[in-house]
Amino acid sequence: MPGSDLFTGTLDLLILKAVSWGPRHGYAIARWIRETTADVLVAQEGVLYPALHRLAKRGLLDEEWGRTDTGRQAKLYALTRQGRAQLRAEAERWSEYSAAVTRALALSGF
Amino acid sequence: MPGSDLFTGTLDLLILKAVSWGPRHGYAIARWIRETTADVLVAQEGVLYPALHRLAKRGLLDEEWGRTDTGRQAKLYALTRQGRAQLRAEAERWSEYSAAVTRALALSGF
DNA sequence: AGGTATACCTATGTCACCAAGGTATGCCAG
DNA sequence: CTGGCATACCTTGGTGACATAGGTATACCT
Repeated sequence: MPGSDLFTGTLDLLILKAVSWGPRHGYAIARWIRETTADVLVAQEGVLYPALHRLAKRGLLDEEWGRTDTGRQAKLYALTRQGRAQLRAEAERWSEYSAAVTRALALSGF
Repeated sequence: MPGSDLFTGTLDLLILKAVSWGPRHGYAIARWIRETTADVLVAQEGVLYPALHRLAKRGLLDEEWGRTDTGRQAKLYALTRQGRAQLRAEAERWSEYSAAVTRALALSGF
């Protein structure tokens, strides 16, 4: 089922944004996305972790084992310089893109 | 290459919108999308035609051979009642979705 | 002791997308 | 009248993100 997507492509963007204030681990990134979008967007774990590895492999995130605030082991992801540049570029693209779609949909219609 | 996507999912929506004023053929739909979004979104033909068939198979579009204004043969696509309902629903979802992403990205950031 | 929340992971299947082809018609310029 | 361009349709093959559905382990709280 196509189901509840309409999601594709923005996951990377939101992940990059989530770590733009400092290193975070995957589970916290998922929580951040869910919370800041009021459950409109939910990153399934089966989608999130592969995405993190993908971004790390592309050099946009640094991956490192560490500890959470509560002392649990967790893999921390940090924005690289390249990742920050990518975030800026993709955010810009999102802005153009979403404005274009919204404009098209707003046309006085049917 | 991931290339210039950030597109996925909204194509169906824009197609439905494109025919919301009356029947149109594929080529004209592609032109409409490109023009109303000022080239921000371009529906490749290799993506557009399968999408049209998909929507027709789902009962959201009616497919019928006819003629263009200039007298050329073309396959005309018309919104079904179900298609119109889908358009409303997806437009609503887009609105929520894009607002959520934009809000998240606007957070005072880094 | 058991349940829940945290925290990570992979495997499989589906499906939209991209690139790159191909066919045919009509029009206009040279 | 012929060559090119715009119109108009199509398919095939590969890639890759996503959904689903599992799995492991630790910590905390009751």
